[in-house]
Amino acid sequence: MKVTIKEVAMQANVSPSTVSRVLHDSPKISDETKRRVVEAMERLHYHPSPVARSLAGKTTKTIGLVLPNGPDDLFLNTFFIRAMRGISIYAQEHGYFIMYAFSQSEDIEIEFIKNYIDSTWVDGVILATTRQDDRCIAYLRSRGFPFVAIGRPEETRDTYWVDNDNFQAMYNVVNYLVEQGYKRIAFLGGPLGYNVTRNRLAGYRQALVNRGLEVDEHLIAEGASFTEESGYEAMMRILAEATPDAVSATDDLLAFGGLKACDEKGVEVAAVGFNNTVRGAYQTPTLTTVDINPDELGSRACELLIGVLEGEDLPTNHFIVETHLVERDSTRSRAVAQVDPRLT
Amino acid sequence: MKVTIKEVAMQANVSPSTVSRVLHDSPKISDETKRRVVEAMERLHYHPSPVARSLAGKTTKTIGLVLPNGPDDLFLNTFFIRAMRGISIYAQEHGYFIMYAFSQSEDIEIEFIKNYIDSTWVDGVILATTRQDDRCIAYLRSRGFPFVAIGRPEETRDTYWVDNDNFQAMYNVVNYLVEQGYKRIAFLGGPLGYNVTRNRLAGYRQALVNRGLEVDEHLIAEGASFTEESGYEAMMRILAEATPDAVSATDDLLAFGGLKACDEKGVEVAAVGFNNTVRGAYQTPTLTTVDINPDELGSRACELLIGVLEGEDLPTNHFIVETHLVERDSTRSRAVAQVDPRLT
DNA sequence: ATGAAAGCGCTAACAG
DNA sequence: CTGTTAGCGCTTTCAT
Repeated sequence: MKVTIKEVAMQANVSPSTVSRVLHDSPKISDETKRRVVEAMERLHYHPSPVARSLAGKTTKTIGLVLPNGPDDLFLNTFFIRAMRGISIYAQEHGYFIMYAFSQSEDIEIEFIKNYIDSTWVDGVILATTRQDDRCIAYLRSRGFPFVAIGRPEETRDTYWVDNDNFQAMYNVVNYLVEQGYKRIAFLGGPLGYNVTRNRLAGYRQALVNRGLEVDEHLIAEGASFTEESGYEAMMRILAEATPDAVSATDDLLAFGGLKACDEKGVEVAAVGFNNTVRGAYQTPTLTTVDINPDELGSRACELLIGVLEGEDLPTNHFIVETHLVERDSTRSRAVAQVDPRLT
Repeated sequence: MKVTIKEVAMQANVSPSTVSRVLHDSPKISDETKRRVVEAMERLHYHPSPVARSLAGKTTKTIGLVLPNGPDDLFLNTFFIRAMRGISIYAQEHGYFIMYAFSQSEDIEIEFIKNYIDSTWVDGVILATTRQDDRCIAYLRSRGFPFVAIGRPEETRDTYWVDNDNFQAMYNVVNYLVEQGYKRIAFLGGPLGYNVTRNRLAGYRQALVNRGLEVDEHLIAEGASFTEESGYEAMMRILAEATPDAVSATDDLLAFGGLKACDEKGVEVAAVGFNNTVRGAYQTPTLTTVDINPDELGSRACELLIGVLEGEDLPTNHFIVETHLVERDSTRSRAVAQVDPRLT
């Protein structure tokens, strides 16, 4: 049924190893022979078996993708599917296959990884997210297995990762707001325990300073988590002491909560979020947001991993992916911040 | 490095074939021997190599998932990621791996499938969507390769597939609307060329009849595609001849367009869509919709395929997955159908 | 109930 | 430049 390397060899009147050499276009093969072999391969519709190749060659050319499995709202944003697409496209172009697995918990994730590694199915692993104190990363490190993380790990030494430049992204947001004429810009962050929050806060401060604006600590608040409720609470704390005319939030959800708080207090503010959630596009007003470019985060992660696997001399252990601002109504013409009544 | 079947065999003082038998727990193995072998496997942390097993055994225990790659709005709804999760979970539980690939066009999809098959990487394929006149299906059929389609294929003979009961889903929608007190219910469908549209229309008619309501053909319109614009146009045609008090659309997008048309004409209507898009949850008013249960569609597809691969005697060549109605404001208290100004 | 041996399809020294 | 020879780790007759 399946046509093998042997048959090609016979047809071309050479040995299997010669065919193998043609397959990898080894330099030392006469053009004439190569021609004959290629022709035979085509005539027979020959396709090398990756399975056999893997067994003999010690490398499977496939990558394992580990996905978290949170509550459904994890899927409200299109981050994962876009990242998966980015990974897939890059992998295809470079002859790699992708296996994926959703997990239920961090423990199970580690099981998958163990399984991936022990079964020798995959050459390397991509982690779709990075947690605080990430045990998957710790495990992969301990096994010395090639991997790359989407998101900046706490310890970046000897680790490959991709992420956005969070400092710069927030810097740009604040800059943009200042240009729109806003002067009292609040910062609504997630927990400061996260690098991402701290980096964005730093970007916020720097932008104000560079613009010659004062940094008012009363305009800065930390949310307990990346939720709408946290955004609401944090904004309420700000409003108790100050009156912003704009708010830069580190997540769309925080922005929604913040807008709600402002609405209740009758304070008009412009708002910018992060992550380009679908909801932000249909909320009233539509929310200006920072798109973190998940496709490229995915393809870069893949690029890095494949580079490692192919033993290339990588100039870097990480990639910084550009973000871009999606301008919408929440920062235009100082629209009144109306929130959906449903949320009240 | 990697511990193989041989070492286990030595440790247990048996031959490799015996170890292999224990692995598949063959009946004719003495308990004593089995015990020794299992013990040795554990002591050595033995993990069989799926690659070697595949080469020897002719089966890879992996499934190829083919995903379309439309414009970004394809990802507005969470259908694919949810289906992928369903597939992944089921596959894991049954010892299968999943490979996936996004394609750019139908041509390329076929290339992937060819690649999957010829390379003998996968035992079977799942198609994440079904098109009219689907060439992937035609190709897979022609090759006689095991596959299952998510969505009902035009020709169901000798084909495995999973889908919702579209007749029943729409039947239930209309029933629900009647119970809410609506009497002049419009049907806003996608192209009638699709089975899904025809089936839903049939469910619509039947429900009206069973409720003793008249079917007014003026209340039925076919959209040119599954877009907001089509919904708008189709609704305008209806409004030219009739005045509905509710609209049942075969997709959230059609519903959005229909609501916009009604709004312009000053006609108040209740509305129900399909597919539970994220946008529907935040639109004003929030949209009642039918959730088609993508997770189960995925896991059932996987179940069917694995059944086929394992040579089970399947009682059926398809599964019908239940839908459920997500009640929201658009069908409550006859709320005024306000559309986002952004859409005008 | 268990072992020996052949082979799955390909790669990789090692010869020439 | 090209052929020969061993495997890679496992399954699977065929014996015993």
